[in-house]
Amino acid sequence: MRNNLYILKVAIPVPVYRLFDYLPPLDLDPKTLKPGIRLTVPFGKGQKTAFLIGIDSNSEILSAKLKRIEAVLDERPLLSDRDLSLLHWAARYYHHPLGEVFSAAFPVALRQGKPATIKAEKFYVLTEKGRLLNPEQLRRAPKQQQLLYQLQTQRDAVPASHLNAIIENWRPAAKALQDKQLLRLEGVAVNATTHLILNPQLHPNSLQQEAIEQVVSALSRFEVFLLEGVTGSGKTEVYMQVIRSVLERGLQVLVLLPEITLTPQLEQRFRLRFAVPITISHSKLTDIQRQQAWLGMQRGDYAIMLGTRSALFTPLARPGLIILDEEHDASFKQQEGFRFSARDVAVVRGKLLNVPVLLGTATPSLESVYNVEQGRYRLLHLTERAGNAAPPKMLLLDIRNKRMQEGLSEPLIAEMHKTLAKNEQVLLFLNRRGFAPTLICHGCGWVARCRRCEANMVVHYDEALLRCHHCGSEQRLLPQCPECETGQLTPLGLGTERVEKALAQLFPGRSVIRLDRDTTQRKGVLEDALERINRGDVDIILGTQMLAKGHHFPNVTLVVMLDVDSGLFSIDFHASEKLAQMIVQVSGRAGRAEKPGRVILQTRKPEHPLLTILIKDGYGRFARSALAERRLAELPPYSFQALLRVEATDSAVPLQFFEQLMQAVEPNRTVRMLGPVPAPMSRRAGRYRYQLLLQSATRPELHRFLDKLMPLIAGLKLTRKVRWSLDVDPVDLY
DNA sequence: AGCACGCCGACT
DNA sequence: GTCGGCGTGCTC
Repeated sequence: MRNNLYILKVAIPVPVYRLFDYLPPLDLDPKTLKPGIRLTVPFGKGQKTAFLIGIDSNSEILSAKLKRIEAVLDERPLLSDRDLSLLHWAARYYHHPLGEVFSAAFPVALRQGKPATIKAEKFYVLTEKGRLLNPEQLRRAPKQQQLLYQLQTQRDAVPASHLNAIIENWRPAAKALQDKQLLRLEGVAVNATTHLILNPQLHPNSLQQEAIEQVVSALSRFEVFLLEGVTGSGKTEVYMQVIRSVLERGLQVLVLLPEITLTPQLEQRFRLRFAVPITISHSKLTDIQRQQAWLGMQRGDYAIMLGTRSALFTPLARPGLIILDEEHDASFKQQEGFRFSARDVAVVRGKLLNVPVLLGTATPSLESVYNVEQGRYRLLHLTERAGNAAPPKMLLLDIRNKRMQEGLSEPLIAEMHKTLAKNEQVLLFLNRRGFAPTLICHGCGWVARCRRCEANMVVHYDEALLRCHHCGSEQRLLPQCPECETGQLTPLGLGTERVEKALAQLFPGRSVIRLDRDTTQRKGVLEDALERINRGDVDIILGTQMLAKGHHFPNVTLVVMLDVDSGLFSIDFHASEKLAQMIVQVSGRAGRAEKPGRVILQTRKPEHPLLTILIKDGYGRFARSALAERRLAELPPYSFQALLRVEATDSAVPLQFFEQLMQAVEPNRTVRMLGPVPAPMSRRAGRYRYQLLLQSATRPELHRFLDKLMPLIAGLKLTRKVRWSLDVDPVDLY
């Protein structure tokens, strides 16, 4: 130990809960090194990209062991002090190593130590000649005509990324226009503030107006708004008009969406509305594209970013607003590694940045409803559907003792015929892909099981194989039973593939399209399908939960949920909330136009309170009654949970691990320990899984307990032999 | 997480 | 006699 030294405290992306000490580089004044900058450090055998956390005058480490920083990668930190404290908070809250939390905040390219430089984007601008040319004169070159027309609507130079988003394969046309001296390249960014609005805003109804005004009046401070509005109530228009006010103040907007498939639609709408630089960030982009988007926001080149969960930490040069759309969606919770909730972290980030956070959804999470009740969030309720569209009518169809054909009851089939006869579309929802979830031998009762999981193999007839939906392992579909070798193998239960085949029989001459993970694997398939549906080339749409998100089907007037019951009896207390959200979200796909929509739910439990409350009184009442149940059962949000998951290939090891841990743990009256118990799926991909649920009446008590628990876990020998994870505020208890 | 060190079994 | 199995410990 020595004093009067500069010791750099550094976070490294390794699963270790402490910082590492290094000596500063010789050629730089250590005082100029600011927390948050990236460094290259020697670590073990190799080197790693690390993050400077602070500078201290002493070290616990013997000075002989201290190594020197290899390189300083950033002159100044890429994250603001507030964002740095957000990362510190998140590491503490989720009990995750700081280096890995930092790593998650940066795009891959910067994590790898690439320089934080921006490629100048190419901008296109019309020449004098180009601006004056009548697009009609290019009638024989439609692409060029379209490009010219688009550029004429813009007053400034337009970046290539904008053209990428609005015109397919525009580059040859741009080349042609350049050759004709109608267009030239420019290296300068547009001036984002000269004009903002390209296309006129819609006229908001009074509720939208009220919502817009409330958020706009809070634009210079932190407040959380829950914008609750059914499909078609015009949430997006509220977003856009609020965004306009943010842009007018010269500030930036971060918009988070649950899924990649939803970004192109919204991006299009934003680009048609706003004449400002917009960028996107999601996992389908290349590392370089994401780095450019991230740095572009950091420098303030872009005014709006649309992105998925991982975009949450994108630095903002001029933070103005955070929007999180479909806030109830479970994909905002990261399910591995650093298991953060983008919704909850967004709220904390808004608080630190002193900007409002706007959460939008038709089906608020119970946590958000609770936060409204507690006065923490302000509710903005859009109850009217814009354009006077009638809300869909929901109907429970009791299928007990009804004749069924492959999951379709006779009354349902009759309703479908009626709808189709009117030249309207039917949407069938079944959240199970494959042909059948079980294959059983009619002779001896043998069932096809996964060798590596505690689960049955799912029959996929199209590909003639059995597949495990939990680990992905596959087997050829056998002609006869491997056990008795005589029995006939019978598929049991219902999947989308089976229903698709039944529909072909029941509705000959009608075109059926199936949309699930199996049919939409290839790129562009989903987009093509959606286009065919909206053109009216499809009569019956059948699919899994990918149908529940975002897409509008204006000509669908009948929505059917084939099997509602499988969601009614789950051991996970979140299941009823998720089912209710699913029902409402799927219902929202119908009746968008003037034609009223209907929703039929097939059930054998028509008296189940979840269904009756939801259908009779709507989602709001359901949410309140579900919250009342949570309160009685002392479940979140009335208590606080963390889930410790442990898995190992050796079946005895997880329990031994827990045994040792429980011996080391000091008993604590304020934190209940439920378990350890086998996980609901007790074996997965060859690993035996156990879990311990921790629950407390207050968050500080839970966190104090976890603070003590983590070093105990790190200290156990058996920790090396297991895979373990801690999930704070788990949403999926599997 | 990687990676090296180290102490016991089946091979040229 | 060695190659390599993975149990254990460390990384500043």
